Amino acid sequence: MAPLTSRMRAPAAPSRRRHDTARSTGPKSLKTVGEAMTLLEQFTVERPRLNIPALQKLMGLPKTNVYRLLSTLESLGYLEKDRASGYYHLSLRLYEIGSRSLVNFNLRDLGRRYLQQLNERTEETVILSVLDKGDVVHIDVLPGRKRLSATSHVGARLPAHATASGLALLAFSSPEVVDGVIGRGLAPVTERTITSPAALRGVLGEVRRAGVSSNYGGRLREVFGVGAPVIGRSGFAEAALAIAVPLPYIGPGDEARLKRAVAEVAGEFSKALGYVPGR
Amino acid sequence: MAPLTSRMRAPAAPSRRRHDTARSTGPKSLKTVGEAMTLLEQFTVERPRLNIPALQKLMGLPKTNVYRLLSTLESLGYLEKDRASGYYHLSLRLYEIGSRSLVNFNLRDLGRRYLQQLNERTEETVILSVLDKGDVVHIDVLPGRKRLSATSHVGARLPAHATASGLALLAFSSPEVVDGVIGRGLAPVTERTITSPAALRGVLGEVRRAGVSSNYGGRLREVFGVGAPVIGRSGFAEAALAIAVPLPYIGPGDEARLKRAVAEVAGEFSKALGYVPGR
DNA sequence: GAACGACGTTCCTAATAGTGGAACGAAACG
DNA sequence: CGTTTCGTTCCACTATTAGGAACGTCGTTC
Repeated sequence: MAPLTSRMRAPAAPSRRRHDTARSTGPKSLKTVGEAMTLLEQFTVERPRLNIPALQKLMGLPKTNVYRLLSTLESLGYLEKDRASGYYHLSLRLYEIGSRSLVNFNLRDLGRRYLQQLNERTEETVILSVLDKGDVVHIDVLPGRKRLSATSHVGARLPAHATASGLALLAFSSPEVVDGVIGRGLAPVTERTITSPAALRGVLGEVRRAGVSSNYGGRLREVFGVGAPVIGRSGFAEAALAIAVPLPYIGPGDEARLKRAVAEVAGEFSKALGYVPGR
Repeated sequence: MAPLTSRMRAPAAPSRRRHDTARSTGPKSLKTVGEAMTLLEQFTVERPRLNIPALQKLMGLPKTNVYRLLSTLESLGYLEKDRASGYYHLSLRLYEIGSRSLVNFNLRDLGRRYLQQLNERTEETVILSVLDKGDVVHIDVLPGRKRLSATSHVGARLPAHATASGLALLAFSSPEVVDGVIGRGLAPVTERTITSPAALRGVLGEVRRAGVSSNYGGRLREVFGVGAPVIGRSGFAEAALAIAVPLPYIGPGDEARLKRAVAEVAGEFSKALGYVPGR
């Protein structure tokens, strides 16, 4: 091996990049941009309004820097400041850009009718999700008609192994995807979350056989989830339809009924995408 | 006047800021952040995938800078690169952040049922929009059941004076908002767009009286739009419900029927928000 | 009502982080 | 098989950003 410290032009040598920030992600990244985006990420559903001291604590940056980032993002129109309180919140401008990222697959538009169908049929919260970098991302949600429905937000990103959607997606994904998820580690969310690789593989096998997944409190202790894959031409899952029911609403026989409903609607969706069940 | 060149601490002097970039928007903005965001904005529904030369032309930056911005944004997970073609596109990560900006008003979740109602009743594309900085922003869309439906995308930002939604919103907004829109100038979108302030005020008066707006090709030549305000406790419009119908589908009597439908559903929505019609 | 503390804002200079021309390799083209 | 186009790397210069310090202004507290 050649010494990596050499500074020569190195015509054929791989020549390590200078920094290797975090985990060797490409060339040097623009620091300020990263900080600005990190700041935007601090605004969550639970914590939608933040001020300078709060962000200071969250990000560990000097007050001045936070202030400058905020001012910049505000003048660009991505944040709005409540004049009186001094608190900032995300603006609709971000919603615009974010929405555009969905045009790449119009799954959401296609899925609307099936979501509605499932929603009407079960009266529960129904969810359409995709797998993105090993996580489940909800791209559409129709709230249940009953008084309380599981908190599922459009745009939410969740660990695949802890949700019914995720299990349905993983069961019908390529082995590499599953290995990737397992490789990252199966972090527990509740005490019922699947955390062992073997257990996960076992469950995925069952899901593959049954065509439906279920999740009894693996993400939220009080929520029961049922999921089914939406399969495209490739034979792999392109999305998952799921339903989330608060445990108090679950009676005997409901589980089977819900599973059937989800599986049927997801099956129709798959057919619409050009999937032919006969292998 | 004291000489501004002095470097003293200037205890009480107002002391002009150094740059005044563009239009005196607050303090100095972080350049790189602005460029990164501008780059993200280049990705639109019509043009969802871009490569370095394309962005170079669009932004007028040196190739290297574009490359660095792209690499940064990619390593942060906001862009994805198609390994083969070298083209970039927006990732779902942006969808996550964007979605969070909606929690500030849960209008969208509340509006779902009314959108569905209107959609079932008319079988046409229905839209829920709000006014943001003088523009209409679509926060939810249910596509029509007929074969073709007007292209309305969630997240789209459109000029208020050129859409049925916008007219409904403006008609039930405070005078300042209307003045603001007029002050910015009424840019024509098609040859039927309202462009004169007097004409707009006239139309808004009618809309206020009738409770519904209509738009005959003011934004898209071949689309007919009908809108109605969703009014909250304040008595001002919080949102607008609208319906977009391709002209070929419009028969005699349809216009009246559609107007009635939109007005009725929007009225129910308003009531749900706590609006009492008796002033 | 004076003294304190918390927060937003401005100032200023060292030095870091970003700029952009130049050059390279690899495909795609003709 | 030259030629163009695009992605990528290099590097020296300096514009740009970082961040400590100080200031003004509200609200609280005693």
